[in-house]
Amino acid sequence: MKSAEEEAYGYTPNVSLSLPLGNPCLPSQYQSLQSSPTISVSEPHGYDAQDDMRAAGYYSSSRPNGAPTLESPRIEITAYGQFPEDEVEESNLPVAKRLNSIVTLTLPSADSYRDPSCLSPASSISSRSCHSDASSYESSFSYNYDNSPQNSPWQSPSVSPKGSTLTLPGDGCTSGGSPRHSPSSSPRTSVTDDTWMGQRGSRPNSPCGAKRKYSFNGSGASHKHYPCSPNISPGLSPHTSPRLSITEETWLPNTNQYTNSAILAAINALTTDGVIDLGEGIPVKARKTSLEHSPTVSLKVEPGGEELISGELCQDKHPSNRLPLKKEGYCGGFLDVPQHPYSWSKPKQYISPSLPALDWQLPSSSGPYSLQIDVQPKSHHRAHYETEGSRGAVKAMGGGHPVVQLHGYMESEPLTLQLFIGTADDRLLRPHAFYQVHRITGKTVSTPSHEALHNNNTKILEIPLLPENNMRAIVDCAGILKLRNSDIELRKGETDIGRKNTRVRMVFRVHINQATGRTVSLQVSSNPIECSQRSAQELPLVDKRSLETCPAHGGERMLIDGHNFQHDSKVVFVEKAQDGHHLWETEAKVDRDASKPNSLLVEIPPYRSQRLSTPVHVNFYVCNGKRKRSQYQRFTYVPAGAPTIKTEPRDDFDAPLVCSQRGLSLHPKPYFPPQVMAPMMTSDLRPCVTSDLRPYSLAAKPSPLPASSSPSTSPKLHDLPLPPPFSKCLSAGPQVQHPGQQSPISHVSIIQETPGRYQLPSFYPPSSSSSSSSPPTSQPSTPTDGPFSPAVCVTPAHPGSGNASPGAQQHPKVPPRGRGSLQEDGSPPALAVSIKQEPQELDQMYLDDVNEIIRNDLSTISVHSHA
DNA sequence: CTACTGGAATGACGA
DNA sequence: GCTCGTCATTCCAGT
Repeated sequence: MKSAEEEAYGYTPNVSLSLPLGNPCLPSQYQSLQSSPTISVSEPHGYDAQDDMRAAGYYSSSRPNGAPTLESPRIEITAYGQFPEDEVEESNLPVAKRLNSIVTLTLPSADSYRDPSCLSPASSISSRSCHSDASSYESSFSYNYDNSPQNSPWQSPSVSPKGSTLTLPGDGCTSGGSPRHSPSSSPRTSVTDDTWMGQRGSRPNSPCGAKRKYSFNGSGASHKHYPCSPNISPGLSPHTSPRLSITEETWLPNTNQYTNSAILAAINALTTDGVIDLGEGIPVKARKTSLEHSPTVSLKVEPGGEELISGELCQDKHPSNRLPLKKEGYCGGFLDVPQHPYSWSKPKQYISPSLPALDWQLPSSSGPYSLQIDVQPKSHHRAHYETEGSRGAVKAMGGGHPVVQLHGYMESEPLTLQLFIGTADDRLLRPHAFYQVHRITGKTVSTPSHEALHNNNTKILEIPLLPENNMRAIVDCAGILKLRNSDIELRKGETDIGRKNTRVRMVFRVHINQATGRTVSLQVSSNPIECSQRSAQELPLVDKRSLETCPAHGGERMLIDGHNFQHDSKVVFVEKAQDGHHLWETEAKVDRDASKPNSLLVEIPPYRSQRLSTPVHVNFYVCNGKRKRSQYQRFTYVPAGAPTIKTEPRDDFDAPLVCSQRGLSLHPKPYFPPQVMAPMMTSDLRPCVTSDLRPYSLAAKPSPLPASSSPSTSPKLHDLPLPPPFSKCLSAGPQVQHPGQQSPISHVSIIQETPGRYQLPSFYPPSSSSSSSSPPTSQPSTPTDGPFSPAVCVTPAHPGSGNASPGAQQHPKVPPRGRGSLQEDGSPPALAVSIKQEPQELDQMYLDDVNEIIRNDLSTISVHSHA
């Protein structure tokens, strides 16, 4: 442990850095921290300053501040309980300690959380294999509070898989989730866990219990083995992992880099941990060690490996070592080791320390740099379960593979392209809880890569972006792993619902360290990808539409591009109240002659009221049958003289992205903007735009939840006059927000949950701001560039501090169940409350149900929060 | 033999 | 309580 602690300390510093960033920017690991946001929690004060700083830090890795901040941050982190082990300890330990522990923990635990299970398996392999991390994780894992208990069940499963593998597969059922958990759980608290498991297990969760109970009983076949958890598989995975092996480290980090020397130094000092980076990009190694061990990191290496550094590798590689290390303190061992190897690569990367959290919305371009997806992935890709073999890499429409290129980068330093699987719903883009990127290896794979775990649950695939390749990467090494809904839903902080939440987006990030010491982080997300077996074949999918807005009288024609459209596909416009009630629904006229399997030409129906003083957000969806609806697509009716916004055609996806953030939504660009903005925006924010935005958002949004799926509208906004978009939005956002309305999305994003998923929240003060705004909205509109860019990242910080508004986001989700996790943060549950998101697509009915659930949960949650 | 796949069986759920 | 449709997850088998 000490080692760990030490690391922690060391990290701490880093942390600090990260923290700042963290919020927004922090890397996953930090995420937790971030999320924790610490910021918010512990030191709000710091916050402010920090926030800013963070923001700054964000950019620049360097932020000195870190240290001071750290402290608080730490705490926060702890809170989340990223680290399992720590957690355990934590319980006992005073805050301070926790922090430390936290630090240590970080990595692993967090991951474990979801990942564990999830990842684990999938990644597991890698991760697991790689390190015993898993184990470590496990131990670490648990989140503090909640998680532990809750998680444990899962976790165990999950976790176990990862690390556990090592640990115990055997436990198997008995423990309950034990296996996985075991580690985690045990550590955690032990206490709870057990309980938990049992309880929770109740259902579903997963693995164990979840569906196939029988398994337990014995009947269930497959499960059996794994008793509890599916996770078990984890165990399996571990094996798999082998691939991972070691390597990862190697190259990773390298790229990044540089960051401030200072930072580096700090980092080094810290150790690797890299804490920071871990999250994002980083070099695995460093992280690994530490991270991995702890946090994030674990990774698989790739084949490519050359990169690896021997040193690192060594450490990593040796399984034995690793394992041991991990648990104990990863830290210790790793830290030490790491250095060298890491040094080069990692260090730099670490720099990045402050990388923005994965749920932060980042612009796709900034200044001369522009991250673009030259070749989009196919709209359907059947994800594989842990229990299955890989289903291959995500392919491009044309048969090749997605291609991502960083334009405008003239340096000779290679960079690391990070890839993770994000959500494709209306809400802000964030790591998908039920899907993880899966590293594909083999002869057919030409692109080296390695996996890393962020924070807790999100696996990140790091791919080198080399100048010699024109900073272009062919992503043929990324598959998608599906985690069991039951495993994920049990997580303590998880608020999302897995059922029907089968759409994802590939999210690419690159962190460019500049001479100034700043790090520019860019992000771009792909078009939505349907990952289910069935839906891929039947559900209509809307990729984009030619219009974002239309005067209330309708009549304009909109071309909808997508997939699985049929001759009898219907396009239905609906408006729902915040409470989910249908206010209006009408079917648009579809020009059958002009419609094709991948496009529909429809005439916008007149809005129910021709007298609009402000834009009204509604949604539309394509329907192939009763249960075959596309996700909701946001659409905005504007007062009659208002200009119609056209969506950007393809680019939407690409370019516009700037904000990528938009990410949320499926549709790429358009919608999301707001969301994106939100976080970031906050920072800058100018009020201006916001107002505009709001209208949209507000109007439309019915309920926080699902509300409308598509954010698209927002994007449009961009088109509109929004000048300063984002920033404005943010500021405005808060204010603006209308009470209910805001787009759910934004809210959502904000919310953070437990695990850190939603980091942003951290910034925002939960309660206070919460109501406020949803800055985001505005953002969306803006594209990446301008406002954002790096800055964007930075922004967050501010926002956080100030605006808390983001809080607005908070409500977005209400966690259905008990996600009480939110509370973990300590922040007021209320805000925190996260709601599970619903997949946009869900049928309304489904949504309605969900809403109901959420309401219930919320009420419950508050309670939980205490706990 | 492994990695992919496509297809489909099995169960759980909810209506 | 039963049936049916949907989904999620696991299996199988072919390439």
